[in-house]
Amino acid sequence: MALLIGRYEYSLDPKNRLAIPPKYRETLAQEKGHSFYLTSGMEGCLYLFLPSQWEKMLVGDLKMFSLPDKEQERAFKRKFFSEALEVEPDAQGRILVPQYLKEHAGLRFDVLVQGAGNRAEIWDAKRWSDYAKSTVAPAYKKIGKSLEI
Amino acid sequence: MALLIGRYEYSLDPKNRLAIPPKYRETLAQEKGHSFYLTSGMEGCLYLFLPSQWEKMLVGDLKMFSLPDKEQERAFKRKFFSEALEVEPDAQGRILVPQYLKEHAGLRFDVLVQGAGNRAEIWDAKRWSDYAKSTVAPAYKKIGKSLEI
DNA sequence: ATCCTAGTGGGGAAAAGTGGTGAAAAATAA
DNA sequence: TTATTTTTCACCACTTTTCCCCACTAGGAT
Repeated sequence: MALLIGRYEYSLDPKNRLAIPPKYRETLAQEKGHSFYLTSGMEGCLYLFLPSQWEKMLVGDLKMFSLPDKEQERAFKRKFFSEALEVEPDAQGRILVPQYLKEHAGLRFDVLVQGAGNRAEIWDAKRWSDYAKSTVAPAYKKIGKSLEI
Repeated sequence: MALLIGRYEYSLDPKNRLAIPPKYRETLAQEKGHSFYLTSGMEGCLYLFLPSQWEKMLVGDLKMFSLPDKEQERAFKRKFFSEALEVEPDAQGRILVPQYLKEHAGLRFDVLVQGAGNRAEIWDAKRWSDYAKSTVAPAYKKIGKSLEI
């Protein structure tokens, strides 16, 4: 199972193009895929999935999205699917970030692309550093008490 | 199974013509279809189905429409089916939205066409943003707490 | 030094989005 | 039925956006 790891810093150019780390593109090529799946993520970042992971989520986890309250289920699915899109890196390895996702993640110039195991995440650099300070660090410390690693 | 995803912004012209995203038309062409099925949807939007999805809904999942109260079920089906129509994109990729559906969805000038998994949905831009604030955001947050993604 | 790769920027052809016109069809009136 | 008006829709035209391709620079490896 392919894992996406590491942190990479890029800049979002005036045409909203964002480089994808060569390592990730290599992984994509290894599973004979041409495009990633990009969508909005929790805590104001973007999720970037490999095709295999995207498929896995749809067939496996999406059943979990089934709720007794069908109105709520529709609401969730609407966001999930409407904000997702297939993105194919150009010859230089860049993808195009649509306006609504750029806004969702508050992307400006400095952007992080970082592995998160079964997916990659795209963060505005400033937003990430704030989040890391305010949330990641405390959580990390606390969870350490109950995790073996 | 073809998925319809992504969000696209278009304008409804004075003749009630609405562009359909090239990606969706491509998907339509791939399944060798010529027209979509358009009908009224829940929460004041319109549903746009690919032929395969329309068929599937009718033959397979007609139980989707099943309600304990059969009188209610009949009422819903009457609206759903009587307001449904086949729409074939013109040479520029636009469909014609009939007046009664335009009213159902409160379509004005700015219109969203967005994927919802097994169908696409057509929303008045303002109506969607209100709905997103009032309903989508809470549902997303709630479900997000129990999902790993 | 030279070669290769990665990252970034930009120009131009092609596609997409939108508006309009006129012929055909449909509806209505005579 | 015929004539007249209205509506529909296929086609043309224009503008904007997208995206494919080329180019430049920097850094690392050979």
